[in-house]
Amino acid sequence: MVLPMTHSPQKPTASELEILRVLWSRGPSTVREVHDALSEKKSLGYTTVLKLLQIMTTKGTVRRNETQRAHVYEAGLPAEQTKRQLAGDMLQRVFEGSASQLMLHALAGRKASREEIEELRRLLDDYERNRR
Amino acid sequence: MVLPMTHSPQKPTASELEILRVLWSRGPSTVREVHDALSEKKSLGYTTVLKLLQIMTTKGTVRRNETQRAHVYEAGLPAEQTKRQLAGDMLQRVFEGSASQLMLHALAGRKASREEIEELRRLLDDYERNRR
DNA sequence: GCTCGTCTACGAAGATTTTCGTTGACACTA
DNA sequence: TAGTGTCAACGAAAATCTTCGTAGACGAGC
Repeated sequence: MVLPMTHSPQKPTASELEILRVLWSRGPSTVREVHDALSEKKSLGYTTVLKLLQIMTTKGTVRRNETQRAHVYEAGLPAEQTKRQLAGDMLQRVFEGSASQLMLHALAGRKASREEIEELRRLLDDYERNRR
Repeated sequence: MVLPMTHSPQKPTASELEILRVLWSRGPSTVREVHDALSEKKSLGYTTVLKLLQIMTTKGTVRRNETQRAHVYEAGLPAEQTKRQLAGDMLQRVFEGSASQLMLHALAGRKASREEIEELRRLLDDYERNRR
């Protein structure tokens, strides 16, 4: 049996991630909409965003709907999956798989609120409950 | 090339990180030693490692001691600091500063041992104790 | 002194990323 | 229908990253 050549989900670059974040929060969007959203934070040419989205389309990072004159783009993978991949990648590459090391450094030099600590505890409880 | 005015710690690239990890674990090392260590995992030319270390020297990522014929390199910043920077960067760029989101995704699709969960709990306790 | 192995320096090729200008298609409207 | 503004496609420049070949310096041993 020949398995389909799975496009192992490729890690988005820094710019691609910024675009993905817009698509994740806005949902399917035109170049214009993505560009306007990004422009609130930084100056960036319209065609730059267009080109990025075209490249991401060839990579399969985003999908394009061409039925309208202004093409509509959406993320190719659910946000959860890409985020998991990014976090897992760093976990391995920087922290040799140690989640506690990752967390230790993520929290260092930063004040997390009591609420956030509680949230983390709750997360651990859930995780442990579903683990077996 | 335009040098940044501030000496803000620059994020190491993927290859640079691999080298840093060797230097962190071995301590100050020659090109030969770094190359040998990396060769256990992947094939990589000697001069490639040399070049990387030279570039990292100009960036200030590593320091070089030239008193011996075989120069000795060491990481410019303590491992803790660079790791914190990397984790903090991802925390912001991907998870909008939410540590629980980061942890959720880091743990997803991966089995953490009971010991690791305990370690994480201990970490939270410590963090909270020192917080106020 | 000459040769051999190891080392650094230099440069450069190729890949990838980031950025935009230009061009021609398209559609709305005066 | 001519003018105006928006859009995708294309190409390309600049920056950065990754990789390595070649040349020359250096020191140990013959």
